[in-house]
Amino acid sequence: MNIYDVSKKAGVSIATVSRVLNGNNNVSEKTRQRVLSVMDELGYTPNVFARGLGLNTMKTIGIMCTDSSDVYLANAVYYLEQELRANDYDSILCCTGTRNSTKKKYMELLISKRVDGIILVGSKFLDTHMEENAYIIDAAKSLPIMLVNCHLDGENIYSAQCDDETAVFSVTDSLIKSGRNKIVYLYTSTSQSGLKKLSGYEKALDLNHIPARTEFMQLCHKDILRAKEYLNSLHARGISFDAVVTSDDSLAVGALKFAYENHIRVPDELNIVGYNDSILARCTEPELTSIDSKVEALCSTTVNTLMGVFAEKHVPSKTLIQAELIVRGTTRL
Amino acid sequence: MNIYDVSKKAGVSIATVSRVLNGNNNVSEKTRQRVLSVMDELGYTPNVFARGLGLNTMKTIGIMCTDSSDVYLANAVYYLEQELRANDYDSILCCTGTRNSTKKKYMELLISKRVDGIILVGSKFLDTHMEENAYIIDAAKSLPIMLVNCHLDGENIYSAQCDDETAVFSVTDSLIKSGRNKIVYLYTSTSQSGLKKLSGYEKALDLNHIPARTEFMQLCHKDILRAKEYLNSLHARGISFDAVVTSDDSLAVGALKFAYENHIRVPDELNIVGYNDSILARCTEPELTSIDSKVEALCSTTVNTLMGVFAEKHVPSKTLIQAELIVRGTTRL
DNA sequence: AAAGTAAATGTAAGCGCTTACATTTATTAT
DNA sequence: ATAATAAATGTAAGCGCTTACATTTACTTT
Repeated sequence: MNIYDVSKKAGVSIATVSRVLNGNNNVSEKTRQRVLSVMDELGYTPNVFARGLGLNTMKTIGIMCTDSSDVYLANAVYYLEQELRANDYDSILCCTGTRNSTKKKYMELLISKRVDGIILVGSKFLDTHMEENAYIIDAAKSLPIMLVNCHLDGENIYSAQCDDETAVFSVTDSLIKSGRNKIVYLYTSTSQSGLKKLSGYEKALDLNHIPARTEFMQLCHKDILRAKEYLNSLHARGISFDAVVTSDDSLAVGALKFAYENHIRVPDELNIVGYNDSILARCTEPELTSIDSKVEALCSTTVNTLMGVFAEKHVPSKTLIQAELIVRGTTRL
Repeated sequence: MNIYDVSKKAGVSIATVSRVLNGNNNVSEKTRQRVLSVMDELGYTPNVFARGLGLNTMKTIGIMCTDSSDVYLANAVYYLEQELRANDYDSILCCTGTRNSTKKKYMELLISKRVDGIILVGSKFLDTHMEENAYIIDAAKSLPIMLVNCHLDGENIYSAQCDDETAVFSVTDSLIKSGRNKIVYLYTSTSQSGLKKLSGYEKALDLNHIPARTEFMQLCHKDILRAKEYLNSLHARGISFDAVVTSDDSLAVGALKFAYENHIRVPDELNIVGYNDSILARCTEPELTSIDSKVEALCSTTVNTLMGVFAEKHVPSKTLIQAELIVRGTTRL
């Protein structure tokens, strides 16, 4: 069944049917109603391919993330999908892993699929070597690119980020103000946002005239055990600390396990702060104080920006959203 | 740039270019190479719409789940996407929520998008009222439907499930054999698989001549606090129990929180078993004994089955995969 | 070398839509 | 009532592919 069947049954030309389909208002209300009811009667749905051929749009957005099974990214993918669908857009999900060549391949794949825009979720999409990011700038020549949680300057490239630097700065500063001065910072990545967070930590120390110690700033796999092990190694070397700030809840869980193993009381002897306020934060005992990085707001901004671009409105190329500290049982601030 | 540009530059007809594109072997090797190199040179990628119009396939699978931010479903979506891509298929993700009318709407949307098949992930897609499942049977008339973690008999409907009944039976039986006889079972849903799990619990009691107590079989929201509260209410009523088996890790976390609050030692006084072996199981102290429901195997079976259907091979309409008990600190078996 | 067959290539007709442009019909101004 | 204008509808030419069928070229067989 196709547009001809509908046009025949409604006694109009296919052009009129097409106009009804596309909400063109050069159709009399009477005709529109008749066509609509015929479509309904016939159970007609337009063929997306034929439509795409004419319109050259699929009403589909490509979503790329390194790994959608990651708790944080899974949430982001969920919210993005919801927002997109509310705007009548579909999404195609691509989990790229961390290899740059694979990211590039998927990017090309999405472009060849004629998606209308691409959302890159997560800070892992930006390399510190600019030439590795060329494929993004390249892609932006053919469609709008939205970056979630990282930023890259360029024509047709937009970003929405959480103000990670301020978030880590604030919580570190609060810890210091409430008496802590040996604060460990564990972070999972040296990505743009990873470094921002680190810089927030350093600025807070700086402001309070506390010297930064290299053994207190540790890069660590996003893994409960790795975090625990690192803290164990500090402890074994007789290096004491009174707070652990992390760039991900999983590391904070590891810190809590360290405390448990070594009979260190939380929060009396050790304060712990997570990041992202994921479900993990509510699993532990005591529950984690964590920085809510506002995924939902980030995702809705992301989609709104993209819709703005499609509507050829003026949209900000960079949005910064403030995080919120959720205080639970692992801190005494 | 289109197929004409390629054909012109390669000095062949568009039919030959199309043949190269589709791996048709009525093309001489020399010509194929020439065409291929021209494509490469021009950076040509075929237009998916035009292609779809002719082939009437998109090499795309629709994935429907109630909520991809759920830890378990997020994992499933991830593995499915990986497997599909390995088979050169894209996926369109739809998070439907739990309302039946919405599920139906998304199903129709996917069909109108001309996807080649639809995967329904999670037991929430089957209603106990058969007439509510009519839309699935209906959809199966136009494309193959794969159910992950539920089963429905019907033409063009296939399923892959974890053997939940056996899994819960085994662990309950083990708990009894190692001395527990007041075992609470908390479950999140009365879906097909939810009831299977419950039945596994009941069978284990039955086999060991332990009478089933209604207050020990409790339906409970998939929520840490709800599980804790229910156990608290039992405890307050002076009803004692020595083990809690659950249908989801989050409930087990709740059980652990209950024990903590009431100074009940785990596993000495109370054994706790989770389900799905998610990241949550490794966050708590002690860590959760949990049933690994084998998402990855389930997802690869799912995609393989679908590919078998497309290749018109004979495939089993129902696959059952055995779970595995991962023993950690919350049990003494 | 001619005839017969197989392999390689080309021609052209769709696939189901959108839309510029042409035509008809309805509305308004004179 | 008529001309001028606006609104509604129709006609037909694409969009970029696939593929049945026709044709040409290359290889066998006798």
